[in-house]
Amino acid sequence: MEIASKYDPQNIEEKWYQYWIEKHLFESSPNNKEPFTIVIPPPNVTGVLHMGHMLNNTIQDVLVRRARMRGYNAVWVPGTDHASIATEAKVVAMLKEKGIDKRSLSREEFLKYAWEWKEKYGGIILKQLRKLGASCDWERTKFTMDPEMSEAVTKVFVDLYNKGKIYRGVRMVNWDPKALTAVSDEEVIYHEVQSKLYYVRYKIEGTENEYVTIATTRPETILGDTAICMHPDDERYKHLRGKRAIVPLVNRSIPLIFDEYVDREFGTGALKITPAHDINDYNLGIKYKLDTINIFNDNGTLNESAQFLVGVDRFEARKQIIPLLEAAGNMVKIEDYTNKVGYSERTNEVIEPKLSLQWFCDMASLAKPALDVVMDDEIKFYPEKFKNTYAHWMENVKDWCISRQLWWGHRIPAYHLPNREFVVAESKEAAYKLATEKYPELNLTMDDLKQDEDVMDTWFSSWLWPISVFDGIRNPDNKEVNYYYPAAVLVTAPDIIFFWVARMIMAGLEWRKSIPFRHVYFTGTVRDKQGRKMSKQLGNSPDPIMLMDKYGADGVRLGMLLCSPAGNDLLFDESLCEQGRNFNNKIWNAFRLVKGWEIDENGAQPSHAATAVRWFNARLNDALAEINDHFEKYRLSDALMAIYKLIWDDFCSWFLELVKPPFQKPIDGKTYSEIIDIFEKLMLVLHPFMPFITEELWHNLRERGEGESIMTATMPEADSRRETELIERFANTQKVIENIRRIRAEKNIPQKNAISLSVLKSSADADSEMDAVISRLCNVEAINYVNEKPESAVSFIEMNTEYFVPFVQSAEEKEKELVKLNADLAYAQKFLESVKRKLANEKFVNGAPEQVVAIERKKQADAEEKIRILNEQIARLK
RNA sequence: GGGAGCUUAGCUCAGUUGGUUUAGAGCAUCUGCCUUACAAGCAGAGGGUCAUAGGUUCGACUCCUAUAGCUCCCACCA
Repeated sequence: MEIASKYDPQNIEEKWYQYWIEKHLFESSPNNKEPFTIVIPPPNVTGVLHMGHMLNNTIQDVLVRRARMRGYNAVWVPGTDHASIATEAKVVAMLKEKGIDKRSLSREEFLKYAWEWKEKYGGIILKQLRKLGASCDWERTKFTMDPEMSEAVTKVFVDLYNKGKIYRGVRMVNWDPKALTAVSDEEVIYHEVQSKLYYVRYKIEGTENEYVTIATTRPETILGDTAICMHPDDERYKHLRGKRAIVPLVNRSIPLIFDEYVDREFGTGALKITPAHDINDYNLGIKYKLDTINIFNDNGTLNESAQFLVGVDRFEARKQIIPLLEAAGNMVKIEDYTNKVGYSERTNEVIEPKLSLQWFCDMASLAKPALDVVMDDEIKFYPEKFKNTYAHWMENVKDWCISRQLWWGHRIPAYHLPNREFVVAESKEAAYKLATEKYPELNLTMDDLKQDEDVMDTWFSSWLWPISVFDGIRNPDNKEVNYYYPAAVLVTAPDIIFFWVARMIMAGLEWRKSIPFRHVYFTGTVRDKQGRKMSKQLGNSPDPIMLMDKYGADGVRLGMLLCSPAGNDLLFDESLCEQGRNFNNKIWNAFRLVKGWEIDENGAQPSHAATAVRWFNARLNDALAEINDHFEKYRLSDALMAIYKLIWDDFCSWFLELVKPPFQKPIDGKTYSEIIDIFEKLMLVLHPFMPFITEELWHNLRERGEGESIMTATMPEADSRRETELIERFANTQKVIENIRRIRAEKNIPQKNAISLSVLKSSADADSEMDAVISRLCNVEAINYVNEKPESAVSFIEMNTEYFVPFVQSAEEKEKELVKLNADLAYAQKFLESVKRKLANEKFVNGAPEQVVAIERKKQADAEEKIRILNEQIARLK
């Protein structure tokens, strides 16, 4: 059989994914096994796969595949999120390109376009996940705006409203003038920006030439000023009490007020108050019953109330008002200034504080139990440090603005009545019933009920995800939700800990009276090599699909996981995928080697091969325990590295080299079948990380039945019995072999030239088992146990035993060797001194545990022995 | 302004309750090899005053304090 020397992932990966789908291997339904549930953090329905998804979903796939192989009934529920703002923005942009203005459309018309768009582009990301190898149960794919999912959202809204936890009111909210909607506090991102601080003077009413000067970063809002505020104890302004000032340009008379809120140190100590456009000013406005003048339109342009610059955008107005103020003699000076400005997470537009009528969800009562379950470790966070972040937010949680002035999303189930009242119900019919009962005097018809125009924040559906994907809101006692809920683990990014994680916990406790998942694994942020976040603007994000085409999905998965310690950011570099691809190739070639052998069923097993098998199985057992430990702590990259080294070093470099039959000779049947067993186990252990190549080789190692898959094979588990002694003996042998190889390299003794090895040691202490290993790997024809040091030989020390390789050294070589030996001697002596010092210290000998002292004494004896041998070696060379 | 975390080899990171650690791994680097599984490879080698300064201790990469630098989160100083 001719097998290519380079592994080609393309066809193999496609073939097996197809196979898994056809054989329904990803699918799960409740049975008597223990469930292991993961629900995907639903990506935006119109999104495309980026590196963050790659990391996140690779991790989920590793966890779910491993659980499946360990006998759990594992399910990974996929789906997408309707992503209200983002999707609506995309649809608006798409319409604009077609020359259609959203405002010219009715709600129904717009939604028709939006759904068309969703059908066309939605779910691309789910297809991309298949390329990655994601073992999602696609039959369960959910979308947050599926009819059943939407019903659940409505139900929950009504429930909360009836419990008094949802209310409607006029509040200062974060307004996105681009998306034309309110957004929640969590959706505002603050950036530091270079701006200006403008000092503007306002004339004191009734004086000729008396002014008060304020400092502001937003001079355009002067047009909406309704007061000026100073600190009550500020000596500079005491004389102004009870007076009024004139707003520049608009010549409005406004009161001077005094409040401790003002920082006397900042600017001039006088603050202009614009209650309609600043949250602090708004609060002062309430306190002092000030007028509120809204000077902005919803899109951020100035309106009639501003009187000046009407129709001009707020930033343009900021520029244009300067000459006006200068001309009026009110501009005092302009300074450079750095301040923080809030931007909308979705549109990157500067947020405008705006007073508006919105729906809010009262969070305090939901937060308390959700805080407790995390603090008590009923839900465990990995890494744990996020508990702090979580606690801080939960303890200071504010009410959640849940209404959005958008069309794409779940419409608020409130129905307004002609009498300006409203009712909240799950359907228009139910609302009608409720309304007629409540207001029989109105003689309502269905047409009198007008549903609220707003939709809900996207997260108001996402927070139900772990429940609603199993229909647990509408049918709280159904078989599925009872079986799969709660999820075993949630894998997500820390930046949505408040948006999503916290709220899912609240929702789980509120509607199912239990936690939604037991563990939360927070991944890091994927950054580029310079540590910058990957972003479209920077263009530093590689396209995952191209990476997978180039290196194979297995290769990219490995590349991602090699650099992803839990919770730490990972600096991604394409070379890591190369490492992954190389690993594929290494495994592939190991397989080629094994498959290339001729088998002699009756051949006797050589002793070195028997040793190799015994040793490798012991090593594998150790590794399994280590891997298990890493998994329990969610240290996936450590687990992967353990497997990587097990395969590359222990299996390929040591084991296979040792069992390899002589050139063109057959291998004995016993060893061969043991090798296949081991190879198979390695594929099983690696499978969660590299699903494709492991499936391919698993099928090639043995005949498999129809429909069989490594996916459903049983993961090898560690045996509690450890063969420490064998592993140690082998490790010492490895060191001896490395020494011989070093000497061969240094002295240019080719591998094909057989050598003999002398050991200064009684033959009674010989380890013939390991001697066979040395002979095999180093081409040693004879190992002699001697009492006398041989002449003309190069020596080395291992475990305080001296070994000799016959070799006539030149004077120059001897000189070099001497230098090295002297360096070793100096090191050993220094080491001995430090150990002796320690042992001479009475406090140490008395204070330290007996065991520790014993170790030190052993160190001393070993060091002394080593020095003795080194001295002998040096004497001999001289 | 408040809080959390980080700082160990050129890079990315391990280092579990202080004591088999004058510190490990992977990658990268250097040297020698196209040795018929693999040059996407093999064999070998070099490389670190564990951020800095103190302290606790018989003993500190590990505990404490301060300092510096970095990262993240939170917060209404115009």
